[in-house]
Amino acid sequence: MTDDRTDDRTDDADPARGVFGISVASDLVGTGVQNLRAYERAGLLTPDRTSGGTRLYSPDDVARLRRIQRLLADGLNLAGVARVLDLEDDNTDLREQLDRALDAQAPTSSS
DNA sequence: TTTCTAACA
DNA sequence: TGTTAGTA
Repeated sequence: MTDDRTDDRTDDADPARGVFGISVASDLVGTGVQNLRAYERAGLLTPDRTSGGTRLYSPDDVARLRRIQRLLADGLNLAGVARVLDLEDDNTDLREQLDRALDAQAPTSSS
């Protein structure tokens, strides 16, 4: 029913391109807007910015914010969270390359 | 909406 | 140290 993607919907659902206001993002994660700014200041995430300087959080950023709160609740500080997020990000990229390399090496039964 | 400062746990 | 509150 809502599968009408043949309309004039040029922009596809890009999880990293969605735009949420800081108030919406803060509400989604269950925190205040000031906290989101503190996280950005700590380098935990970098939301996109509009021409007016308004922060635009994407669904991917919101998911990361939830991971941030998860790590904070685990006892980590902003510096520790930044470190974990950075490592996880690199790990995801490395795993993707590894999976691609393995698939290219053995697409079917190996020799 | 943004930024800053102040105070609290 | 991190969060909340109020303000311009």
